[in-house]
Amino acid sequence: MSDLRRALGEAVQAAFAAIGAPPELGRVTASDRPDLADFQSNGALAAAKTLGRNPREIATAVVEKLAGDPRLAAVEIAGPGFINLKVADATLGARADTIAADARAGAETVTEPRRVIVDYGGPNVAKPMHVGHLRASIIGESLKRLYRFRGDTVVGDAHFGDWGYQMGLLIGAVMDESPAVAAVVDAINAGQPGDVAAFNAVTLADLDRLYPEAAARGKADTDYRDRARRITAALQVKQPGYYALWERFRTVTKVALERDFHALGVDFDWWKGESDVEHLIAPMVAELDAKGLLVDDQGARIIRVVREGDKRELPPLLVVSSEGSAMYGTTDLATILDRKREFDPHLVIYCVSPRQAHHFATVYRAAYPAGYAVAGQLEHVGFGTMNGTDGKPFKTREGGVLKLNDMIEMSRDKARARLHEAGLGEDLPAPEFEDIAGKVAVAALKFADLQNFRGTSYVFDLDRFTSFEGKTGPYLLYQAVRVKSLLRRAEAEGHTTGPVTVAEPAERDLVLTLDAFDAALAEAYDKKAPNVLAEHAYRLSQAFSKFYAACPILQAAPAVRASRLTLATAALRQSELALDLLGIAAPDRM
RNA sequence: GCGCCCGUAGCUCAACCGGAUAGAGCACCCGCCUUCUAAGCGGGUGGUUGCAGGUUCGAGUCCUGCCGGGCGCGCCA
Repeated sequence: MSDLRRALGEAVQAAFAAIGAPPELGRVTASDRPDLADFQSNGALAAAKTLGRNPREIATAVVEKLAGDPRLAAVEIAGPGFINLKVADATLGARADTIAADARAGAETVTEPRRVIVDYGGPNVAKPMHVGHLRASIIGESLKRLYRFRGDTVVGDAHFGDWGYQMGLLIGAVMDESPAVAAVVDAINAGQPGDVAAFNAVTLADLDRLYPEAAARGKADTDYRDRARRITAALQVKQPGYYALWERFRTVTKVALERDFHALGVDFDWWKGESDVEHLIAPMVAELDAKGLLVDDQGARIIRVVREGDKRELPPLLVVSSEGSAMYGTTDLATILDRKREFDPHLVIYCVSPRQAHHFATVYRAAYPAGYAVAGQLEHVGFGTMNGTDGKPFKTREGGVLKLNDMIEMSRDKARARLHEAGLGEDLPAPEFEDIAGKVAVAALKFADLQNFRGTSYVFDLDRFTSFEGKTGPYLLYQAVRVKSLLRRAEAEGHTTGPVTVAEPAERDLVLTLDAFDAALAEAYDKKAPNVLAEHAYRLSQAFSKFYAACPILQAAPAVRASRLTLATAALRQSELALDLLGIAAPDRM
């Protein structure tokens, strides 16, 4: 069953059609003036322009057509021609009953499900995740869940960055530092026996430390750089010694990444790396060559992607470097090909830093003539950067990059402290308390991020991120826990739910908010903007909290109590669904 | 230099195809716990939406210019 907004929209659109106005103008939205109405249509104003008639006149004609609709308690014209609709209490009650009985809490599914890949997270070998990965991870995770919930077949792919020049740099750096490792690598490369156990001494901390040094030296020292490139090229043809060491890099990195992702409630269906498409690259290059797309330029092989009418000339896609190596764009193109073969997606969402907008535009333009994708199928969904309170990209007080794991730990510490301060969960067993602290910490981090529109940059302020009052993740958890506690008590006292009767303003507001769920989901889906869903989740919690404060439940008369228990049940289910789509889990108690 | 993004309350952010009185949270002030979890609820203070034009019955939203900030501009990803 559709929500009230859409059901009423159909009625208003029919009324528009009946008076000869374009029916699509009869769109109904939630009212901007809750004091005046529940829903509104602004269509008469737009119709006035196309029909050359007075907007109030049109509104009057539309209102006449709507007269007698039993769902409407009042239909009024306001201002220059707004049509204000107030829904009958009985209609609200019936809608609440429907939502309460629905496992999806009033959410619809898309009519034409698609196959969708969400490429997010952006972890790289040798680099622990830092705060910059937070956005990509949690926005991507939310989009994945949202698309899946709406009925699409969705896979999340971490697209592990494990196959570029940085690997050659690191292999060289590690070998320079450790003669033991170097000896084993050289031996294996030469086809002699070598014990890879020597590689176990290499840790993620080593890689993290060596990488920036090596990258800097690679820029300054051309011999060093050339050597790293040769190693990269050798790795990419799987020279066994380099490859064995690389596997160690990949393993130590993945363990740490999985820990961080797990702590954030982020899971991937595919953990594919750039290296997984390595075998496609040689045939792909041959195919691109055969199609006449490759051009030799400055010793490299490129695809030109310039188009007529470009405001700015896009640089070409580098397919084969002058060293013969595959580049970032090469593996990205091969990944598009791989995904087409493996999954044939209708849509691929790249949830990646907006700094790479040019890069993706270039890769996409190369993919179209290659026949690997069609326009509109590949979409780069960028997000803003996290800045420090000084407006510059976030750094720790020491000037370094804050590791994601450290941030999660800081948030968890704060959650524990605040739980103690508030006297929450202290009588619970220690493992449950820890679980609650973890959920509170993750809710705080995720909601603080997801409530912002993904496209804009925002200020990262740990104190604000781990604040538990006001418009925060913990506020949402707190409301959910209060409902759960209430429902447990109701059950213990033998009370059951019953048909909803709407009487109090707080009850009206709660039902109208519940009704707005599907519209919020649809908008978040269309705009790929989880903040729309986050906003709905917050409004729902707020509406419940007001209801909870204004309407006694357990002490109410039996019929009222049953009605309010139904409302509480529906609110909890929708709230938990919305939280889950944001990647946030609520504890049972705290 | 060229291109893309951004500029909204003291701070951090919203604002549904261009619509009514631009909304939240934080901070600040005033109320509400012997009754379902006060991480809560109610009320209040706070705005020339960077500036100047333009289009429109109507502009935070669209167009132009300017000012300020961020990012990017082929062999790193």
